[in-house]
Amino acid sequence: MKAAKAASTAPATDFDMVYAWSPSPSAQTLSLPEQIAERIGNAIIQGRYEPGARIQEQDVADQFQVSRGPVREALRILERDGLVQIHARRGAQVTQLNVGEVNDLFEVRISLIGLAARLAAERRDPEFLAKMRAGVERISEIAKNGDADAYTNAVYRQNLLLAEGSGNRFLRNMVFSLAHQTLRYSRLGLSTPKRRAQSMRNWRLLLAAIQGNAPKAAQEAAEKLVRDSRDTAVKMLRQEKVE
Amino acid sequence: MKAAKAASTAPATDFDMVYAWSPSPSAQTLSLPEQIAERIGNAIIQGRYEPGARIQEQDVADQFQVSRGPVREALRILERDGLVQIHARRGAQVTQLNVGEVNDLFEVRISLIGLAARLAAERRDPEFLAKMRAGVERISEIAKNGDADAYTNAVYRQNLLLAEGSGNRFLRNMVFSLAHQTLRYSRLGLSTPKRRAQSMRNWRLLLAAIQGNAPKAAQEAAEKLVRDSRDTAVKMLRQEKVE
DNA sequence: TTTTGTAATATTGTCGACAATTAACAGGCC
DNA sequence: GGCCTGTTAATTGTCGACAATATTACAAAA
Repeated sequence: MKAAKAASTAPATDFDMVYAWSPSPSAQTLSLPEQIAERIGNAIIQGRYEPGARIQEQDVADQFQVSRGPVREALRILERDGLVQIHARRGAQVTQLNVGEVNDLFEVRISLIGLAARLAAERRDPEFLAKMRAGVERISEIAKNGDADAYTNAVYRQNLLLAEGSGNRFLRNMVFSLAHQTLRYSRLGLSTPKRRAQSMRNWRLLLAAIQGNAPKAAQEAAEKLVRDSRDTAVKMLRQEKVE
Repeated sequence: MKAAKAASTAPATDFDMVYAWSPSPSAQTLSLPEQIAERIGNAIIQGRYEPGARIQEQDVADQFQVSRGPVREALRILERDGLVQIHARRGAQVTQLNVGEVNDLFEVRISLIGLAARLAAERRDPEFLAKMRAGVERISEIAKNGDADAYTNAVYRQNLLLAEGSGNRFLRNMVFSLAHQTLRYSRLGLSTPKRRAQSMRNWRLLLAAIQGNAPKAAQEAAEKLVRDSRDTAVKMLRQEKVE
């Protein structure tokens, strides 16, 4: 990535970095493979790559004007985050999940977001509480006026915030990874205003539980939140026969 | 890994592969980087590498008689599993955790093993039930006659079995990864016969819950199992001032 | 003795080339 | 016509060399 311009094959719009990312401690200088992984990863979770699409090393290398070495490592990083699958001697492709797998992914996410909520409710870090309140405000606002994309985005970020608030680095990384992998499908589950209103109420409940110093209630609220999301997403996938 | 001999720097004993491994579906042909990662990973979780020890690419390359390319990828794989940490331009080192991080790791493990137990209890796959019974038998036997190492090993494998029994691929991989990362410390928590007896009783309880078709009870039993393990391990670490 | 600056060394990062493997395709055979 | 098989093209896998960077050793000064 010698020149910051790059972007030739990928869609022209360079609105990368919309999404937070990776186990990166914060804003430190990322290595070349990490930068590449970040760009491609963002493209994937934003849906600019189709599920199942092959990613060829040389293509990416040309695109970023580097050799295949760093690209190879970038693909390994993306594999770690579940965004691509690498088959030996067959290259990498954007992860493609069937309904059952999406369900499984959400199942784990439900459990871990519950844990994160409980831990966050136990810690009650002032800074976190403030961000949480602001986030729920934003979510409510968008639920009334915004569109599905904006809402999904806001909820996504609130999930990351909650994971941060747990104060558990490992949990944080796992929730981040799961959020990335399921973003595509969460979006599907928030496409109707009705669902967004329901989701918004859940977030308010969760916030109340955290503020009310009720870790157990917070856990349950967070679990319900994701469970509702899953139920809708899976139902829609089944109807669409996206098996 | 042209020659199966290798092993020069690493301790002579080549009792690798004692531990199950990786998201590998089963016994399929592993790629070269995967093979290397597996060998080094086994060495790490068996404690043949000290925490914090640096792993130099050229050393490993010489050891396996390959170039640094595959080694680099192997290290990325190990990073994914949390066994090594890679710092840009500073190379890889065996992950070293302080007490707080060990606690955090177990916290997540408690939650996920609980989920695995619940799912396994809901599925009740006949083959899984049989293996589970056999495993608990084995554990009981070793609790009476065996030593700490044998017991730790048996319990470790039972954890993997439980993860498999959940039928959830993503959960399985996460539990595997967590089991690898915490094996070192679990061993610490099972060093007294008293603790092993307690652990054994927990496993019996879990088995009973699964057989008794009580998912909720299974979840709680599994959580208690790992929680007890964590409590002892963390307590011992604190005493040792391994901060 | 401790600290600090500089040089030497060791190690990681990246590259381009070649080897090995897989996938695509054309031609022959049943 | 469909299926097998050998050839060709495309793609991944591995390697050794060089560049960039970090670590260490050492010496000089405080």
